[in-house]
Amino acid sequence: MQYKAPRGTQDILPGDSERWQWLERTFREVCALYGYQEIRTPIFEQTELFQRGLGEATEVVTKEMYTFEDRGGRSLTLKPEGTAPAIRAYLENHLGGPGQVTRLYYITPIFRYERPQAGRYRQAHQTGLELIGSGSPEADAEVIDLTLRWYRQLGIQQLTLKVNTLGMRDCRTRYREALLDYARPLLRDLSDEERVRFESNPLRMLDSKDPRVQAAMAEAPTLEAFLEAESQEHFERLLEILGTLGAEFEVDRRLVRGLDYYTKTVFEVQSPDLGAQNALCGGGRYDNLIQEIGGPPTPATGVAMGIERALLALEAAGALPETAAPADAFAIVLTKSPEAERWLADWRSRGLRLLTDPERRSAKSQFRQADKSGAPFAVTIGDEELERGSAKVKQLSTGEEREVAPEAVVEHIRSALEA
RNA sequence: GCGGCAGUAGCUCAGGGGUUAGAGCGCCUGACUGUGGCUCAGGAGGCCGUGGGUUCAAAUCCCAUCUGCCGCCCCA
Repeated sequence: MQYKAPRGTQDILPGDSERWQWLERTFREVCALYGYQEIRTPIFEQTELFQRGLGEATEVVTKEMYTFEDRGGRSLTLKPEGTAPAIRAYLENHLGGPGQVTRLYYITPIFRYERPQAGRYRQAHQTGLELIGSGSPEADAEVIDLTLRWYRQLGIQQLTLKVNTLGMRDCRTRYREALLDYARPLLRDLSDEERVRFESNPLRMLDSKDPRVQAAMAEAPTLEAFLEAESQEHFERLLEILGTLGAEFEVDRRLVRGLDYYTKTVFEVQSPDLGAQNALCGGGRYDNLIQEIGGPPTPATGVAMGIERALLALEAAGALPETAAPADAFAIVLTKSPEAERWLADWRSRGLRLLTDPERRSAKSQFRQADKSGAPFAVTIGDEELERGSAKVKQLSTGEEREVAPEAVVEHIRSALEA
């Protein structure tokens, strides 16, 4: 085997691709229930959009982007997430304005240069939502509600919704400093790598898996003490609505997201079936992002959901749907007569999904193929049938076979399928 | 980016220095002249991930590399 798919990428093969279609179709249907409309943005953007949008110091920007220069000397980046491009398109095309609420959804590949693992790829796929123009907790709740509805619709039972608030920019800045002050003695004992990581984003120390850090952070100041009244009220109201919706959730004070643009609400849905990469989706409010990338101050909230992870969770739970047969019938063609081809064409015109053996092998072989294909019916056309002016329609599950006039074949199969 | 485990037929895997590398499943053909599933018989299919080294001899031992997986980091 000479060529392989690049590291961290994968082919989505027949059988699997139907599951992807089902999952995407379900997502579109759920989005429609809330009036979200699809947006499709380019696969790459100006590098600066992500640097400004996600934050210069974030992991994604510093070490995970696929950045390249095109022949015109422009720096471009394969999109590592969907929000910044969606917002860029929203601004560029004037999809909303002051006082207007805009609802967008997307389904897109994303690219991150990471070490691959189950549930983590260099090309991954996300579905996502952006609710732009509302700063209310009701908006956050709508996004969470839609997300959970999708998972429920897919049949993912085991999941945990975690929510937290990060407050607004000012309180976060003050809290960061307080955390750093508190942790300074601890930082001296850590490796260079950890120190750099924590200094650039002290909130990470809160959910670190390093036991030394965990122990040291037990007595750390909490964000709650710094939270401004507005953020506090926003969060309380959100929790109240989530309760009303009947959503089960946990407040996780250590939930920190990796992108700088989040303000106030952050949330994550986790699956116990996914191992280390257990986040099914992540989202939250980003009231500063739009201004950050050159738009007017506009509040917004959204979520990004991993398609591969949803499929992995379904697979682990044994809840993946069976893939359907690719055809309604398999035509057993035992003649060279052009009349047979006309029959096939006519049946397809009437909407019959019909498979054939282009090699026109023996009857036995064609029947074997028919069986293997999963098509419920085999329709035989040979010289005998052409002479009599009828086809033999066989139901493969029962073995029952009857002669049917060619113009009645499709109706015959259709009514048998519905029965 | 760090630590660990693993790559042999389409798939799951055995073989762990000594002739032409195996099994099960799958695939193709036949027994059955035009009827699938079951059975039986036959067949196709392998640079043993790749490159280098040790050795009289390497799928097997060593090194490097690539890819996957587990954990960390991070996140979808």
